[in-house]
Amino acid sequence: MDSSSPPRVRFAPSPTGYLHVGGARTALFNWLFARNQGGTFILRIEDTDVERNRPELVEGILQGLRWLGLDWDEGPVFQSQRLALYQRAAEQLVATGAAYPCFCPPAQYAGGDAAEDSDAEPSKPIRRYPGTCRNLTAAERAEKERQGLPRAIRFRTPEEGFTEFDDAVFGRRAVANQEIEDFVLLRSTGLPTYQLGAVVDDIEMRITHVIRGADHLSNTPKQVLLYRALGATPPVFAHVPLILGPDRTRLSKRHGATSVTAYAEEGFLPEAFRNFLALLGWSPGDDTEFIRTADLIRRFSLAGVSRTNAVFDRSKLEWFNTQYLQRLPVEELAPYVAEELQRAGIWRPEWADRRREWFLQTIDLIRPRTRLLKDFTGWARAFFTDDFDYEAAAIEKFWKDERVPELLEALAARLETLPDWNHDTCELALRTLAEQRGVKAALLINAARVAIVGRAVAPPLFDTMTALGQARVVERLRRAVAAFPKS
RNA sequence: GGCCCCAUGGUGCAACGGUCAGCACAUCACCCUUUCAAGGUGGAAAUGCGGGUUCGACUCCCGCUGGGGCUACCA
Repeated sequence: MDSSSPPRVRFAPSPTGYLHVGGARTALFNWLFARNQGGTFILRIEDTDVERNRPELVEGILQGLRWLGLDWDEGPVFQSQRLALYQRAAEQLVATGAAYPCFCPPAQYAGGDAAEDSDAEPSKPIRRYPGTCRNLTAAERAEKERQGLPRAIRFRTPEEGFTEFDDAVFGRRAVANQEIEDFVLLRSTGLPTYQLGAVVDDIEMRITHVIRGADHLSNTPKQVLLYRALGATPPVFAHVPLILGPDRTRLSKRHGATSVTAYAEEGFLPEAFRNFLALLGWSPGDDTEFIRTADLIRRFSLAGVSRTNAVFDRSKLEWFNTQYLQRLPVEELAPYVAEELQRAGIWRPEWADRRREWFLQTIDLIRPRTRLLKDFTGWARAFFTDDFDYEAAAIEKFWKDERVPELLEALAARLETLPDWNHDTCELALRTLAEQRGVKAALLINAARVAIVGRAVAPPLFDTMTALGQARVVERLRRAVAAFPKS
């Protein structure tokens, strides 16, 4: 490869589902590499399997990428719209003898590896194309065509020798050509298989580095063969280890959420998700964990990619999210919170201008106790709307004492008359009351917290009171007294 | 079944022939405290097994075991 020209990389998902975390990580690595090298990041949709593709899923994949902040420079290019390209390549290969028409029916296989493996019988099916049509004479071929048999195109794999290539992650690879069957390039429907489509496009798009999941490692020799047959130089390959579920099997739906959209909806921050994903299968070389995106781009290198499959650890992801929730400048966090409030239908426009200061301060007050954006409309809901509930466990825990209603009533009365409303005046009023009544301040504090925000878990009480304002606090204390479960 | 890849605490990574094998998540204890977090301190916890090579192996080689991938007219 010409290392002097900027690299061109691509992410090429097939629309058979949403953008899952494995695909997202592959996309991220490609993006980081491109941004690090000043290269081009291209998006290509590999929609050549009519059976399995769902065109409507493309938009979901694009949304996932957008949410992650992985912007592409070219595309999306749809393979389904450039079929002539692959057909032309296939015919060219037939013309040069590197490929040949095959009239055999598609291989029939008995329902997956599991079924075959559990069948511990001596049944040893040779699951490889026997080469039936490889050496058809012109006459035989003409006869098959006259019969109108479906015609696929297969690659004529050399019988001898080895196919070699270098992988930026796994090193030099060499595979005996005998291990490679005459694989199909063009289906009888005229649509290309993955092997053909990917190679033709990577050549046409001048892709310099193919960064993809290690599940493609075994098929790479086929593609190297194709590059050569098409007179092209193979790109640099970099296979990245797979992401596994907690049981160390391939990550799938039964492991819970696997689509990035699900994490978006759960209240994860894109940058936290990115940081977490980057560290699955890649390391900056030292013990740094918290790496903001600009540094991720600066530090990313294929040399740091690991060869070991990684287990997706949700609790670590949550830790990253907590870190970002705590550490992001509040101005950066505010838009996400605003969006979350909008989704919950409790957003008020004044928080964007006239009351922006209050909004930012309130976010700062709440965020030390948040792990997900959802917390802002979850336990912290009462900071933004009067429409909130009292958590049963909180009532159980802090309204147990029978003196509570009377104390809260008295507190409301005192607070109502405060000429100044701030942290200290609130605290003094409450502590004075507690002392006069001979109860511990904590009793009153905890009971009041439940009354005011409906939760046992919330920010420090006097800051909360300050944020909510005098009228609201007094009103809520009285409302709580009315709601107090009488025995 | 065949071919291939991988192997450091439960998890993610560091150590790339010489450190008491380091960091982080999770976990346990304690501190802080107005609930709960965050934060702080400390603890438990790993080189899968067996052979080599070497003065010396986490590190290099071989075997085994385990896990993963590929083996489709799926990608």
